[in-house]
Amino acid sequence: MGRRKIEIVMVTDSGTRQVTFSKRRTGLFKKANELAILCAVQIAIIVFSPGGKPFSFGHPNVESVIHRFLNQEKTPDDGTSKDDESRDESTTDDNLNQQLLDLLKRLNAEEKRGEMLEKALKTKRAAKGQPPIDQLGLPELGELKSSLEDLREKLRDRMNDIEAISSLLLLAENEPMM
Amino acid sequence: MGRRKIEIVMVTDSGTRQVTFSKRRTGLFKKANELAILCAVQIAIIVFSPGGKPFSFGHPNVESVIHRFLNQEKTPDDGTSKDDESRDESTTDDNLNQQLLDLLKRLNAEEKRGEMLEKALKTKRAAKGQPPIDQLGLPELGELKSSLEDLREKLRDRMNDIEAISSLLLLAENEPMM
DNA sequence: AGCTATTCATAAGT
DNA sequence: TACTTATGAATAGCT
Repeated sequence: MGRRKIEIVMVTDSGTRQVTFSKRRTGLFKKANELAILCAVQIAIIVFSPGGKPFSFGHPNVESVIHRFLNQEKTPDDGTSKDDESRDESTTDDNLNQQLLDLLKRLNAEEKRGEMLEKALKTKRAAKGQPPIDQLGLPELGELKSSLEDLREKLRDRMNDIEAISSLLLLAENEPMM
Repeated sequence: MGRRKIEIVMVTDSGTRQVTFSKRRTGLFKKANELAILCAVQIAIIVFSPGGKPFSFGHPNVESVIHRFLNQEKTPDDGTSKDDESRDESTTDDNLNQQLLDLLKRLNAEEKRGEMLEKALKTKRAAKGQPPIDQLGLPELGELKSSLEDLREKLRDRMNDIEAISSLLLLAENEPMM
């Protein structure tokens, strides 16, 4: 769909990832809006940006759709989200294996991020080296702030990975597969 | 996108509408899945078919995303308090110094947490030690999962601290104080 | 933020 | 109902 085909794997460059997120989120919401109008249906989408900021789309609005969804879950007579093939992709044994293999790659990538995190911490410690904080000048404070923001961003990335991995493992537990 | 362009208005024919719904729902979920993977983000979609049947997609799963969304709504936390002089009281030099000193304590506490994080990582690495993931048994996967959840919890704590610290530093930057 | 070259999604058709 | 294909859309890489 773009100048070249891309693999569906996490975009490593943080900047590119942010751009991709913005573009695709816009496209996704547009599609959702079209679906809602074309088929006269209710729909809600919630997505957290790489930075952890929530974005949502709802027709007619997010809350009503969520509530309708949550309320009916209490009535076990209809297999809510496990109908047709809507979730095959995420619950097939073969697919699970593939995802778990993918998990390994992620863990390795995570380790590297961990090292970067360490470096950021070192920088922070260095900046902190100068005794009392009230001795620090504006420049130093600025640096400290930058390194902290960098650190925070990395932590967010790692959290996302970890959450994804945890859920995969949760899936693995529920799904025998061996 | 099809043989011909269509207006985005409700499809009148019930049969065609149902077909359109199925096709577009599939496409939408596919896009959502790609977005989740490409950008390592959490996302949830809920949509009711023309027949009132619920369909959903979630990464890592619908429930967790909905809950994260609902919980944070209580705390909008939008840093949009940019009143220039309305905050004189909280930005006096003395006050700032006090807050920055406080910051130091937090940084120290953070380092300790960082060490715990390292230990958690070690545990994870150990669990990961055994080669291919598809060789792991359910018990091992369970352990891996536990250590990851532990790690994630620690990361959350650290992120909270870091965010608090960053905002303090931001304050320091805006207020010359020297 | 805009701009294309490309790939992708899908409205009709079968 | 599912598969095929001609076309309209979405978007990856650049600037």
